[in-house]
This record gives sequence, structure tokens and C-alpha cells, in this order.
Amino acid sequence: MFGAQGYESGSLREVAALAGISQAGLLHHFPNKVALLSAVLERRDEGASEETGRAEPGVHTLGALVEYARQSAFKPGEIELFAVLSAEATRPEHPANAYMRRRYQWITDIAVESLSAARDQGHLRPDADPLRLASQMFALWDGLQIQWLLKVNDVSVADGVEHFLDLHLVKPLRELLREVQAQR
Amino acid sequence: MFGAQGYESGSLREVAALAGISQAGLLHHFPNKVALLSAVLERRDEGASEETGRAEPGVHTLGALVEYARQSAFKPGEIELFAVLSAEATRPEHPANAYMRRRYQWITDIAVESLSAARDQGHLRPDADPLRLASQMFALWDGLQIQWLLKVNDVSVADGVEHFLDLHLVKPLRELLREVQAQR
DNA sequence: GTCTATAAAGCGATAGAC
DNA sequence: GTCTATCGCTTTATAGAC
Repeated sequence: MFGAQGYESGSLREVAALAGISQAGLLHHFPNKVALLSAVLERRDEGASEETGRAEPGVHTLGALVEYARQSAFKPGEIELFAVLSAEATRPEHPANAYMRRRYQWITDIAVESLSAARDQGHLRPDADPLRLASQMFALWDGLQIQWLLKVNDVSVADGVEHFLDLHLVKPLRELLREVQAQR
Repeated sequence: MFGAQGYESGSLREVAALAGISQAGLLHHFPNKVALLSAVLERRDEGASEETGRAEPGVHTLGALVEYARQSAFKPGEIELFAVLSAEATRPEHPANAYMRRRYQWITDIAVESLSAARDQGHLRPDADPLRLASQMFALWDGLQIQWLLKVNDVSVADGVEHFLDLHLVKPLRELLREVQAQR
């Protein structure tokens, strides 16, 4: 609901209706609207951590990120949630502002760690800047999601991110992943 | 107001207060809220067309786009408007949905035209795909704006877009612009 | 744990005076 | 062209019965 309507416009009544209870019943489980939003964000982060957190830093994690983007295409609600909310929450007074800033810091750290590891292993072009790359990768990701939601340019988020990474890797990501796999 | 709060949350009363008139007074000039939104969007597009429309297709227009991004850093209200609104308007029922789809089509066309011209003049790497590049450039642009608004990763939208273009040009954009300038 | 009822506030829009 | 007043509706949140 927050994804489809944004936080401010999505109403507790609608959420309650979807859950099959009354609005007052919903507020029994979550004391107020912000608490519900926090719970939604926390739950989604748990899911995301499970899917990408297992991979070890390096090309393996980069592959997991692309794979995560690919799977996300089947969860449009989640994409909407973060596209709408990350824009809405740029306002400092927005209840999710602190969360969003923390989240960007968190995912940037993970990407920087993996890009640095990839560079140390000679997979990344030596002139590449991991921090800039990480920032640009997630920027591209976010922007492509908006185009995908708007159904313009017939875009694939995962393909776009993968193509962007390939630009900076010495070989295409898929090849690198196959090689790393074969070494085991 | 629509930029800071989003369309749904920004109220006519607040807009009217900023304009120094009453809410009913505001509705005398714009029959309803959607009409006000349309007027805001139209006015901003007029301004944007003036600034980039003069340049001829090719590296000149690419330079104008980067310059436009650079100047936008001094108009945070406008950036917020489009960041929040383009996410919010991904919902098909949103009053600005059709506008946003048209707008993406429009700016993509302009960029594709210029990237194709640049390729024909040998400024672009021959393997580059103008449509994909245009889509990715604006995706990167949108995503960097969100990071900039959130004040994470200490990002410059214009630098990011320029750096991305440089990846696909045979020489850095600045050098190409200097050369084209010198030829006159 | 779930409900109905309702409070208190804000919303877009309209009516009509000046 | 601007105002006050107000309608009708929706919002979050609370009170209290069951």
C-alpha cells in the first residue's frame, strides 16, 4: 500500500481492508502509522539481507545484486515502495528520512566492499573508483526502476545494472562468475 | 509545494498561503488541484526547453544537458518536484502519469537524436547504443538526484552524468566541446 | 484480539458577499 | 479578484464494549 500510494496517501483503512480487519484492529498491532511503516521497512530489509548477505565480497556479491534486481521484477509492490518512498523521504521531516539515509549508506558500503575486493583480484579496471561506482550503480538502479514502473523505454533494471558493471569490469560479469565458479 | 510534499500531500491551503491569498482565491485562478499541477509542469517545461532547446543535436546538446544539470543544483525545489512526482506518478491513476510518460519519451527522443548525431560524427564509440545510453543517462540522472536530495555519498549530479557520458565518448565531453568550438 | 463509535483535524470544492 | 463561511468527505487516533 505504501508502495502503490506513497506513505502519506496510503490510508490505514485500506491497509486494514487488505488484511481483512478493521482500521481499529490494525492499530491494535501497530500503535500508529509510523510504526507500521517502520515494520514494513524492517521486514523487507530482512528479506533483502537473506538473499544477498550470504555471498562473499567480490564479483560473487555483484552477481547476487544483479540477480536480486532480476528477481525484483516479480515483486512490483516492493519496487514501488522504494521508488516512491525514497523520493518522498528526501524531505528531512519525513518519518522515513533517517531510515533511507541509513539504507543508502548501508548498501553503498556493501557495494564498495565488493567492488574493492573485485579490484584487488584484478577483476575491475584499475582506474575505477569503488565509491563513485557504487553510488552510480544504485542511482542507475533507482532511475531504471522508475522508467520500468512508468513502462517507458521498455527497460530491464537487471540488464541495465549488469551492463553498467560490465563497462567497468575487465570481462563481462557472467564470464567472471563462471571462472570463479570453476576455480572451486 | 508539490515538490516538497508530493502532489497528494501538498495542500491548496499551503500553496495559497505561500502566494499570500486564501485557498478560495487560489481556486479562482485554477479551477481545481489538477489544473494547478498541470500549470506548474507546463511552466517548468517551457523553462527547460528554452535552456536546452537552442543547442543543435550532437555533442553541443549533450553539453547543454550537463550544463542544465549543473544549474539545477541551484534550484532544489525543481529537483524535488520531479524526483517526488516522477516516482509518485508511476501509479497509472495518478493525475500526472500521462504527463510523465510523455516527458520521458520527449527527453529520450532528444537525447537519442543527439547521441546518434555524435556517433555519426565519430564522437561516440561505434558499439554504443543511443537508445540504451539515453535511457541509462536519465536513469542515472534521476537516481543521483535522489542521493543528492538525501545528502548521501556527497554526490554531484552534473559530474556523475558527465562522467557517464565520457565513458562512451571517444574523448571527454569537455575536449570534444572545445574542438567543436574551435572549428567555427 | 477485534469490533463499533466517535473525536479532532485536514482535505478539496462550492456558494455567495463585496 | 478576493474574501468568509461552509459542505461533505477522509484522515489518524482514541474510547470502550465484547
